Amino acid sequence: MGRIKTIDNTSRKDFILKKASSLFIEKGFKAASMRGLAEVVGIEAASLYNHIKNKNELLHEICFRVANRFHEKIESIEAEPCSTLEKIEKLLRFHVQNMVLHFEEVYVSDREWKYLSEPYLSNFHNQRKAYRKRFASLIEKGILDNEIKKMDAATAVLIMLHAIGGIESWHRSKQKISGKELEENIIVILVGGLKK
Amino acid sequence: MGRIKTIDNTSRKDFILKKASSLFIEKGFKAASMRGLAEVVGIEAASLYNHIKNKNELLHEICFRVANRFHEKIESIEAEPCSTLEKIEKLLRFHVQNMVLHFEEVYVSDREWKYLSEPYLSNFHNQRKAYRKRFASLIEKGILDNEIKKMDAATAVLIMLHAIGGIESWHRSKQKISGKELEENIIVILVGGLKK
DNA sequence: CCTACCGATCGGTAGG
DNA sequence: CCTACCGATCGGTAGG
Repeated sequence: MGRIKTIDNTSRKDFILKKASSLFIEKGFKAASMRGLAEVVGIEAASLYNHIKNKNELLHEICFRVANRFHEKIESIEAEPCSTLEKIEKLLRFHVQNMVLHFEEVYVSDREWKYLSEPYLSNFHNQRKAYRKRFASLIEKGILDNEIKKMDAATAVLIMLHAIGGIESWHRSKQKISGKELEENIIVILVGGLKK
Repeated sequence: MGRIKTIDNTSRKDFILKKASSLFIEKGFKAASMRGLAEVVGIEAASLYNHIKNKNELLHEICFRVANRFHEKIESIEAEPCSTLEKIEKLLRFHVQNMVLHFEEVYVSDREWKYLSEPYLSNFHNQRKAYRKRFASLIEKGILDNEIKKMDAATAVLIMLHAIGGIESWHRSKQKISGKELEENIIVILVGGLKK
């Protein structure tokens, strides 16, 4: 009693999740060990289990944090009073900023979600499919409104989302251009490619 | 002596490599086990080592097969007598076709190369960097020639290469559109995004 | 939060 | 190509 560190469990768990994200990027989920995580956290492996149930929980906490942000954003953008092309541009800008700001968890959720255990795996998969469908609907609407070239909407969504995933390499490199410049470049290429 | 299967070692090894690619996609390199590979190949785990030195060899054979194809292609395209934008379009079409035709090894080399062991890891990393630099030079030339909008060439390369990586999802899905249609859609969006 | 430990599984080898 | 086996490492638990 009367310990100096009155750090609440939430922040301790957040700290562990942050370290877990870095480790999962570096090694991959399967290759990352709980002993390795314990080491960077600064405790023994067994002690991790006072903060989390198991290794899988680390992954699904990371993945659903990201998935929920995506869901909320597309919901709010759909409701905005602007042209379809503008909505798509806003969504793309959100994706870029999200990648720049929350790089580690976004990257993990993108690359490692297949290691999610059930029922989280199915759940995540469904959320992902639903998100892409809503994104594709925006593009289809843009084509009907004559704002966007005729193209396969599903393919366009794949291209855009994966293109943004490429920011990973930018993030790793010496970062010659700023986040804002990066965003503008991506918008020029991707929105330029859509526009009629 | 006089055995029925006179199958040479090369084709046997190729068969193992093919099964390994599928397994690495499904489980990831680290999570895929040699026992699991042996099972799909139809032999005991220990017998695999008559065809390969170790698990790492499987990965670097896959990765360098892909890397070499890329290298040869960009070399031959650079020498062609056409406009820079046409060269880029040809390169993009090659990437799409490559992904459609050799999906499994391209996907593995894209996602799992970080598990390569030295000296293969450094070697692969260097080849990858060199390839992107040559691709970026094409884009820079296109900007100077006034065929391409002003943009950061390195960013454009990242976007394009990752966008094409998105074909993965197309490959997994029910493949509603054909490979050719896919190619045309990608060219419309990406080349459309570059063009001035 | 730690020490001590468990059963399972891994990549790989010996020897035939 | 197989049987038999090795040391190492894994995720996780008991008990304090």
